Amino acid sequence: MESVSKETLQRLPGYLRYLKEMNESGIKSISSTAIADRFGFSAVQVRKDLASVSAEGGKPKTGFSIEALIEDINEFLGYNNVQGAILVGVGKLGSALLGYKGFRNYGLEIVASFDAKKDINAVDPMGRAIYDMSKMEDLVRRLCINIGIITVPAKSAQEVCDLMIKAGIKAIWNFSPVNLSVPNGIAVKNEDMAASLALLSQQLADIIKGTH
Amino acid sequence: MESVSKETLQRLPGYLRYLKEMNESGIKSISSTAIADRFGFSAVQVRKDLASVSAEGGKPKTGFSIEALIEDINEFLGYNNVQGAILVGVGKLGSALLGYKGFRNYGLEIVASFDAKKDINAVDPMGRAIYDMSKMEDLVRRLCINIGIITVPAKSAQEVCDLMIKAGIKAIWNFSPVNLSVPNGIAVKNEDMAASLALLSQQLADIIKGTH
DNA sequence: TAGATTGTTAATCGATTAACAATC
DNA sequence: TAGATTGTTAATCGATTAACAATC
Repeated sequence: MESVSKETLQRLPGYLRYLKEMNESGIKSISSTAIADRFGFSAVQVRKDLASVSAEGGKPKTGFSIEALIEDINEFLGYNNVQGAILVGVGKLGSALLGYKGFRNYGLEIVASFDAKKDINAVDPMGRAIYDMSKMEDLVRRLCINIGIITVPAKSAQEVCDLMIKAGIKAIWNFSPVNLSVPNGIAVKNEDMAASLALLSQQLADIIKGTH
Repeated sequence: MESVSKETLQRLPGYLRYLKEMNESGIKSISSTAIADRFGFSAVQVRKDLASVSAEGGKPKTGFSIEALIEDINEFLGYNNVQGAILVGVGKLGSALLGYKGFRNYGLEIVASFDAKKDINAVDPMGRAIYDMSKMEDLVRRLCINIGIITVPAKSAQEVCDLMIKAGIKAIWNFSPVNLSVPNGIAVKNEDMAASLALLSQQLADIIKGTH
């Protein structure tokens, strides 16, 4: 139950989704082999991943209890205690994120959104007010928000990032196509579409090459 | 100039953005150390990454020609030949992607979009028609499209995925929170928000722990 | 019991980093 | 020349996989 590699950490949400599916279809237990087959991983890898989060472990011959695993992963990933976040930049992408109800299941709640456009009557997809940027610092401090989501155009992303850090934000989830500069002690996760696409394109090239 | 690790591949788009910035501010050359500092990487890593794409390499004392590197990375990542893609699911997220002009710079052009809602007059953010799903297979085959982008709700994602594969799509960029099942020979890149968030949350937890 | 499955230890693989000679 | 910087070889580090004893 100690620290876990980045790779393991990124595989856990996938397992969780799959286990929930299995749970809904009424199955009680599952083997590492079955999970591995579903994802194209090796069974040993799945066992190692699960070993780092599972309290009771698996049983020879039957495998892992699905319900127990779901609870263990939920707990490990912190999905049981919801964290507040703010979002800056209520364009199409920002609205899409604001309207996405699934974040609650991932332990995240976007509690307020901000935009530079000063439309006093603007509301987000949930019908809540969209605030002016000038209100951000105060709100972040009052509610002790740690997480900021950036969905502004590239040219204002660094500025928004700096404002967030000044307001006390400690973790930034950046959907803007820029490489943000941040001081030590601030976490950044760039949702880098270009990097994803590069990976996909290379896979595609390999596949096409293989068919000739 | 041969094959390159996944990690290197994902760092290249970041370098490219930074080099373009530097280029616009009129600088002619840059050292691996300067790039490394900007990203928090080691200089050796940057040199190794660049060695795998740079035709002329760097020069002792001066570093790398920014213009030459930009061209090399553009070429390596295939940004000079645009690939066509289709998108299925024109909700908020789909619209955001359709309206994003930056994909052209990444060698991607979304040539058509589809949606299950049969609004005959619907148009995408560029003013182009949104087609009914029934038109997808024919269009994909006629235009020899290899890349499909999925931005539908979770419950229809697998179905859309299957239709894409049936139509001849070879690479799927999935923004829906599901683990798609695909046969061998099909590339999938899941844009897994939950996995990203897990990484960010862990970084945040480390930071908060560190401050106590 | 026999067989499926787990968990762990050791081997392998791949990526990063350290060390350093070459060069402008 | 001296110093900054490159590119490469060897060492280190971390993650995956192979092998296998333990167990229900």
